[in-house]
Amino acid sequence: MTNVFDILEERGYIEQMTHPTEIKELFGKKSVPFYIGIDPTADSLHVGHFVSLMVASHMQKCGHKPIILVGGGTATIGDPSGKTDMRKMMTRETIDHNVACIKKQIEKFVSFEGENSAIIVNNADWLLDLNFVQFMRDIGSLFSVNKMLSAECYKQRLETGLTFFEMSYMLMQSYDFLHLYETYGCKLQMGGNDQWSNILGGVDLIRRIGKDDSYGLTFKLLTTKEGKKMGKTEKGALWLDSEKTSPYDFYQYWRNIEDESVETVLKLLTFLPIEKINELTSLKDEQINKAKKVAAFEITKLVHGEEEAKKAEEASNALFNGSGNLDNMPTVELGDNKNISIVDAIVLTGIAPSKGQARTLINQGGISLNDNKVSDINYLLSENDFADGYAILKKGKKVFYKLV
RNA sequence: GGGUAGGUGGCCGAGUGGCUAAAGGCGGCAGACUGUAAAUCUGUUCUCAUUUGAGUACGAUGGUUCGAAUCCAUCUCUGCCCA
Repeated sequence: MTNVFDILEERGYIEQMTHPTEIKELFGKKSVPFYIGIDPTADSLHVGHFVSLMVASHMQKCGHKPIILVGGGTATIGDPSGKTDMRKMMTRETIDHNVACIKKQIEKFVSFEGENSAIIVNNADWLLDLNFVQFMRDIGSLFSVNKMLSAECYKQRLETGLTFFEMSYMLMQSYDFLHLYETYGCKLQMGGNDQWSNILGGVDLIRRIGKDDSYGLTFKLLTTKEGKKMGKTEKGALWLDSEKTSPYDFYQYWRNIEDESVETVLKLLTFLPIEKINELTSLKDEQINKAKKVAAFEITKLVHGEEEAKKAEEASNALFNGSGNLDNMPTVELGDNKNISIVDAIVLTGIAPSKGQARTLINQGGISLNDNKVSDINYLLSENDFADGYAILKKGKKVFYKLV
C-alpha cells in the first residue's frame, strides 16, 4: 500500500512535523489511529476545515483510522491562537447542536464504516468532568509557563491581554491528545499550522509521562498570496453547508480564484492525480481559466456532490458564456406582485443590504436588468421585463439573480 | 488593593463643546483596464427618504449646556506600573 506520507508530501499538505523520519515510518505500518480537532463554533464547517478533512480522507484511504475530535469542551473557552480578542463563550446547547450538524458534513470525507472506520469523539465527554485540583496537579505541573509564553501564539495576546482561562486552552488540547493516546492508541495529532504550538504541547505532555511514540504534524493553511486566509467572502466565511453558501456561490468562489492559487487548491482540495494537476497548471495566461474551471468543479463536487456541481457549472456557463440553460442560477421568487421598484428588487434578492446601497450601486452603473444597464433609481419593474417568464438582475459582472 | 492610560463606524486609528455621520488607513462593493485572475487608477462604504431632509451612533446610565464623541457623576470593561 502507498505510504500516505508520500502523498501528503507530494501534494504539499505538510507544513511542520515533530519527527519526520519516525512519522514516515509510522505511516508505512498498518493502521495508525490519528486525530484531527475541529471547533464546533458554528453549525457548519467552512473552508478553513477543508484541508483537515482532505488529509483525513487521504489518511483513511491509505489504511489509517481517523479520530475526529469535536471540541465541545474546549469551545466553551475558545482558542486564543492568533485571535486578538477573547472569543464569546458558547452554551452547551448550541455546541451540541453544532456538533450534530458538523457530523453530517464530515461524513462526506471520511467513512464511518469498514475496517478503519472513522470515529467522532467529543472532548466535552472527558473535560467537563475533570476535577480541577487533580487536573492541575497531574497535568498542570507538567507545563512550563515560561515556555508557553515564548510560544508565538501567546506573544501577540500578551500585549492585548490574556486570561488564565484562555491560557489553559493549551493544557486541555494537550490533555485531549493524552486521553486519545491512552484510550484509542492515537499516536498522531494533525491540524492546521496555527495549531502547531498546541500540538507540540500534547506531544510534549505524552513524552513527559514517559511515552515516546506520539507525534504531531501540521498542514498548510489556505491563504491567498498576500497571506490572507482563503475562504472569506462578502457574506463572511465560505461555508460547506449549501444553506449558508449556495453551491453556485461556492463554485464561483473557486472559479474566481487568483492565478497563483490554482495549483495549491487543486493539490490540496481535490483528489485529481498529480500528473493531471501539473498538466493543468502548466497552462499560461488566459488558458489558466481552464484549470480554474476544473478546480471549481472538482471542489464543488466533493462538498456538494456531482449533481450540484454540474448545476453550478451550467449556471456559470449560461451566465458568462451565454450558452446553456438558466434553470440553475440563483432564483428569487417575487410572488404575484411583479411591479416593484428596482431598488426593492435589489434589496429583496440580497444583492445589497439596504436601499441606500442599492441606489449607490445604480448610480455607479453597477446594476443591469436583462443585460441593460439601469440608470434610473426610480425604475419600476413591469411585465415587459419578464418577457421570457423571468428577469435577470445583475450586480457588477459576477452576481446574478433570476427573478420570477 | 494602590496608581495611571484608555474603551470611537467591519477592523485599525484621528478627533477634546457647535464647521462631526465623525480625518486617514485597511477591508468590502462598484466603475475603468482585463482573462469571471492579479496589479493599477476612480468612485463609494450607518439606516430611512432623496431636492433640501429625518432618525440612530462614539462602553453604559444619568447630569451640565441653546448645543456633547468631546465637560461632570456613577457604573462597567481593558492595558500598563506598583503590591
